[in-house]
Amino acid sequence: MADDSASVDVLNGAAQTRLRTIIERVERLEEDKAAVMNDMKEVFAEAKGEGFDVKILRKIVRLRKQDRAKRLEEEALIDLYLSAIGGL
Amino acid sequence: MADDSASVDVLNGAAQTRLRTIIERVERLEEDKAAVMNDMKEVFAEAKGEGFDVKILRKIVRLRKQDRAKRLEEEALIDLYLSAIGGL
Amino acid sequence: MADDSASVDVLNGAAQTRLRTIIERVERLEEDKAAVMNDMKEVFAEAKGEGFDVKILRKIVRLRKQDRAKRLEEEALIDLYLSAIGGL
Amino acid sequence: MADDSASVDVLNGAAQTRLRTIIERVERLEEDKAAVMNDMKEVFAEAKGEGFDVKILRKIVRLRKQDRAKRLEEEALIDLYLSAIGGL
DNA sequence: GCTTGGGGCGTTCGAC
DNA sequence: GTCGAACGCCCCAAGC
Repeated sequence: MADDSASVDVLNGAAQTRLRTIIERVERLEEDKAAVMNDMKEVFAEAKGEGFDVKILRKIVRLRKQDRAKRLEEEALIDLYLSAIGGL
Repeated sequence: MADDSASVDVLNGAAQTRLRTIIERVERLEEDKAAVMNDMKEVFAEAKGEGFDVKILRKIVRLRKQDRAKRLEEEALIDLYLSAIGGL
Repeated sequence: MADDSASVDVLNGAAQTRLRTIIERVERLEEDKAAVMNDMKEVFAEAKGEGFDVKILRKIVRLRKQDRAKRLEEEALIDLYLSAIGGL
Repeated sequence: MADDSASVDVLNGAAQTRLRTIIERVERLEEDKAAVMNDMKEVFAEAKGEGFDVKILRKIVRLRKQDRAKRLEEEALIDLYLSAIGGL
């Protein structure tokens, strides 16, 4: 056997390559995500160093997020109303 | 009062500006994070469309992540030992 | 052995009794929950029978819930601000 | 307009009242459900405080539920067979 | 059957 | 360092 994996032949060559590509793309994205989260941590740490209360900052961000979510839902509800009465 | 916020004067102008900047940076980062996570969803959706089992794919990614973490730990331990005996 | 379970002796008599009590309380609560959820289903079914759009009803309920959550968070933020400046 | 809602006239008075009633009933039931779930959380927290493993407790409850479902299915099957042969 | 919402679980982060 | 709370992930069920 040319490969050290016992079950390698379950997928043909093309599928194996495709699988590798998918895994790599996901892992690259996870790196990106980790980097972003790290940046956020740095921003908060910096803010804390300037005397801001991180807990309050987080709450503000959360609150604004809720606002946005609510707005979006309201718009969705309007769309729903419109579709319920047969569109515009 | 030149602002519609009742408690605006608790922070001076510079601090207010700084606060806004911080909030905006965090929110920008949250957007980035959401975008990345969305990309991941798309990759998985695409993979699913090609017949791959998304659950298994996630498991593979997780396992590889653990592997990497383990490798890093081992390397750190090796470095520790090496430094303990005065290097290579 | 006075019991048909092989691992019964892992817990002493008091603990066994306590365990039974806990399980029974949880199961009673699950029944309550199921009953409540069933009632909700009935309300929606009834509403549907009167010509109301259940999907819209659900969205309204969700929206009002978000409203309440947001209000509570805002109050929590105010409390946080107050505590941050040393109370009232 | 006697109401602050712009789209109020889409439903007549009776329907509006009915709608309010429905929403209120649902919201009341959601409160009930939340209360029940909160009670469950308390039971588990209490159990945890006594040294029980909450995850295991949940598993037990789930298993017993499956058991009960299985018993009910079997009984239903027995009834079916019985009715098929004209009762006992 | 596919997608969307809800519940459960593990992880992470901050508080004490 | 332990604790609890918040967040993200995963699974399941229900609706379209």
